[in-house]
Amino acid sequence: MDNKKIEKISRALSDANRIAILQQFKKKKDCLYCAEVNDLLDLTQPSVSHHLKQLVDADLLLPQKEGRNLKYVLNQEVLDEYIACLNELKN
Amino acid sequence: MDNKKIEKISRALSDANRIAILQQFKKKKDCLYCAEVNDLLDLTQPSVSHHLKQLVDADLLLPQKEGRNLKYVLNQEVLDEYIACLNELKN
DNA sequence: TTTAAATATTTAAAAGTTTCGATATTTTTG
DNA sequence: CAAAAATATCGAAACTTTTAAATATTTAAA
Repeated sequence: MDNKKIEKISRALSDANRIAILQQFKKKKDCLYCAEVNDLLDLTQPSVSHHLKQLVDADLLLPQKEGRNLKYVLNQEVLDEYIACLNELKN
Repeated sequence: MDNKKIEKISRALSDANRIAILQQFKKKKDCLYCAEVNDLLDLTQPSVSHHLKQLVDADLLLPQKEGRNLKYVLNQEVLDEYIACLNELKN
């Protein structure tokens, strides 16, 4: 993972709303629907769409279209890679 | 570690210059001097000072005054706590 | 004790981010 | 196929971040 990617993921993680989205996966297990995120956050739909886009663009979320709904899955591999880079900073 | 702190650390990590600073610890072992960071980055001194401040404010770097020089040490504990929070997001 | 060196602060401009209202697109249902 | 539902995009305002020039502060050395 190069520095541009580390930067992008860090930026995606640097917002309270986006952290809340990611934490919601703990509760919802497996996947989270776009509509659920709209309910979760105290923001308008376009704002939520923007935040989800940041997370998808950083590859932290994998979107899956289901008819007119959109389902997200947490990308554990990318999260693990990111964590590995942070661990690399040590010692 | 609360979400405000996760947000702050993430933001501190979301910049190429600050990532470069942190990575420099791998090479310089133990500690890094402010003056070394000024040499490392292609920025003016006030800009470097600003970036170091972000890292210190996020508790990722611990500053230690040595006469008129300033030495930084990587705060491994905070980095570990942050990594633990990211691991929490999984499963 | 003046001067020089290292770092910090202030100010302001430029660039980037967040938010929302309005509107567009896509897909399903009647 | 028209209407509704879900999500995305656009445009603009508000806010934040990054940067540098100028200046201030602190400490060491001459």
